[in-house]
Amino acid sequence: MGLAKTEIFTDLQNEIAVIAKAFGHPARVAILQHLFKMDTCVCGDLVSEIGLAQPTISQHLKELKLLGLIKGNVEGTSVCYCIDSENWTKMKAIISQFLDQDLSNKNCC
Amino acid sequence: MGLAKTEIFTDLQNEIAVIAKAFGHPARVAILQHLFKMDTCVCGDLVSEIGLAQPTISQHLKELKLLGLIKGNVEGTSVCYCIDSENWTKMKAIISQFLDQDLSNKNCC
DNA sequence: TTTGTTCATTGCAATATTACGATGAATAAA
DNA sequence: TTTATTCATCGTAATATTGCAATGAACAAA
Repeated sequence: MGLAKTEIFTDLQNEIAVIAKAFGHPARVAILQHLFKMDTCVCGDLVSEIGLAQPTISQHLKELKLLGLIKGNVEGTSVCYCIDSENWTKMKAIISQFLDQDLSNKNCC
Repeated sequence: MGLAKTEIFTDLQNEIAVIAKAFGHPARVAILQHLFKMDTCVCGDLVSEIGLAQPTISQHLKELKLLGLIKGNVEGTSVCYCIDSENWTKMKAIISQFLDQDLSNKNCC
């Protein structure tokens, strides 16, 4: 039905899924990488940097902002985006904990 | 259009997105967590463990298997799934590298 | 062989996602 | 004020995802 049955999963499982979903599109990965690469914040360079239309980039930025991974500040007519380092660190911890599960003698079958 | 323009992104960006997408559903997160928790492999316990119908679980397992995150071995009428530790390590490295980007003085705006 | 068990596959309905043109809001420059 | 620039939002088309009932395939037990 296109909609996940979130109510049957734990908060952590849902949280991991929501964060991972944000990374689940190459455009959002590219946006985040670019924001990391630039020492200072970037604005609509993202549109020319990545080859997608402006509304499309704007939509991806909105999702990342909604999740809290990035922040956006208005500067005149342009908007400056940057990584929200505090939230990034939190999310990284959640994902890392999931990825770092013990792999000892897990090569069964 | 519901379809990502993968051709305009780098291989790494697409790879990160594909892996993250696999983690982007709580059912798949739950499946992986369960496979990690069990010392030995699990089979269709996943269906009763997670509250989804058998075809739905089977479909999620298929995606995880296709990506290489898990392996499935037939044992009589049942199928035993487990983490593919080698591939898990590889994917973990790719995601970790993405998550570990430098955050120094990235609190602009 | 027949029956039951386990799992995969198919087909479908409901919803989500992606992408973009058109448009609007806000500000800066002329 | 007029015009240009930058970005967000709306509306919509195309496609993807999620979930399950129905069914099929493979095997084990009787």
